[in-house]
Amino acid sequence: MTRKQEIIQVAASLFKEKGYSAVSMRDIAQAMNIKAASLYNHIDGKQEILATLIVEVAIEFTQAMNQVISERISAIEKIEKIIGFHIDITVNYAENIAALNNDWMHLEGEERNSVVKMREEYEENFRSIIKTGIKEGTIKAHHPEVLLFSILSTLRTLYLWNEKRGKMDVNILKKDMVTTLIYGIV
Amino acid sequence: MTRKQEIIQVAASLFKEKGYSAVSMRDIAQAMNIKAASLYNHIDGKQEILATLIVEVAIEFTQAMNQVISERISAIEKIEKIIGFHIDITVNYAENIAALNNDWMHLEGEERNSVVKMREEYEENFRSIIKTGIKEGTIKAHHPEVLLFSILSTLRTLYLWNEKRGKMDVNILKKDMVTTLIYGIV
DNA sequence: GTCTATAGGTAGATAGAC
DNA sequence: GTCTATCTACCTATAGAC
Repeated sequence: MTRKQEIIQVAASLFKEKGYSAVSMRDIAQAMNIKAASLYNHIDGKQEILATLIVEVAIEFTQAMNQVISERISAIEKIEKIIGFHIDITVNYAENIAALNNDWMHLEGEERNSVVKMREEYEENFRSIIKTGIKEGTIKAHHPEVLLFSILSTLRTLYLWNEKRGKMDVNILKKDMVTTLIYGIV
Repeated sequence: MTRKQEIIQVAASLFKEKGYSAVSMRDIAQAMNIKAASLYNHIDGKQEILATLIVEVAIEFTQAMNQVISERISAIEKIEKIIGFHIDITVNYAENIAALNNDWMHLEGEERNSVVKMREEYEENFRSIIKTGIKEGTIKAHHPEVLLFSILSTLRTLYLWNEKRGKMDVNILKKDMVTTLIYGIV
């Protein structure tokens, strides 16, 4: 773990807790027991930390989604796989996801455009899967947007739940999440 | 609409867009075409705006939940009612909900304790309803926490979806949301 | 109800010593 | 790799005139 990576990790934890704008370079430095000026020997600035965190996890989601849509499986199976990789990525990138969800609007320049575009393409891929399922007759013919929103909002906020999960096994969680989101609660 | 209410409304819109910490009193004043100092003739400070927004909607949710748990209906019917009032409150208090979800940690003093307590009691009431449904056999015997999390995370982020909803009738949305969350998508 | 002026503090970031 | 010192800009909030 390089010093730069340490800084980013400490910053990510603080960003998750209070949000990007409420965390100062002095806060990050204090959490590492150094002075704020020392941070600049390793990073260009606060903005670089945010961009690193968000772009990293946005690429993870994009790649996982591209993998799923390339497979020759049913729409329902694709959604099951999406739920699965959301849980996997959440376990490994909880702080990055917090930044992606809550602080993407504080990204500047080309990185912001890039992340917004990845997000839109991600949603469009998900929407296509749902529409395919409805056409096939395997998914109930609701408004696709209601389904998309409902599933995605649960998956995107999984990171908030990562502590309570605690002792719960990831594979059991995946099974339960699939049952709940796809087959309902009754 | 008093001048104070105007300020709170304008601030709420900016808070929703960028978050409490990223919005300055100068931003709020500029959006009203006045100077920042003029705001203080109507409000005590930035913190009062946040507290007003969050406490107002937290009380709305608490009262709606108390109404539901007092009714002599089944667990499933109670959850249907909860989905309903979340949609109603979201339509009328989208900006307040954004602040409650994303900026509650920036509340200071007794108001923060109060809001956290209301949130915990709300979740506990919801959890009890789910457990009752499982005991009655009307709800599948998952881990109650997975159900609670899944439904609540969708309902809490409804405010993000309030624009796309657009032309969609509220009652149709309620019916679709109930079907999706309770009866699944297959 | 709004203004100008300003106080007192904190922000991100840089220069240069060690 | 970290420090002290510092710059410039912005922050919340107040005082007092109109």
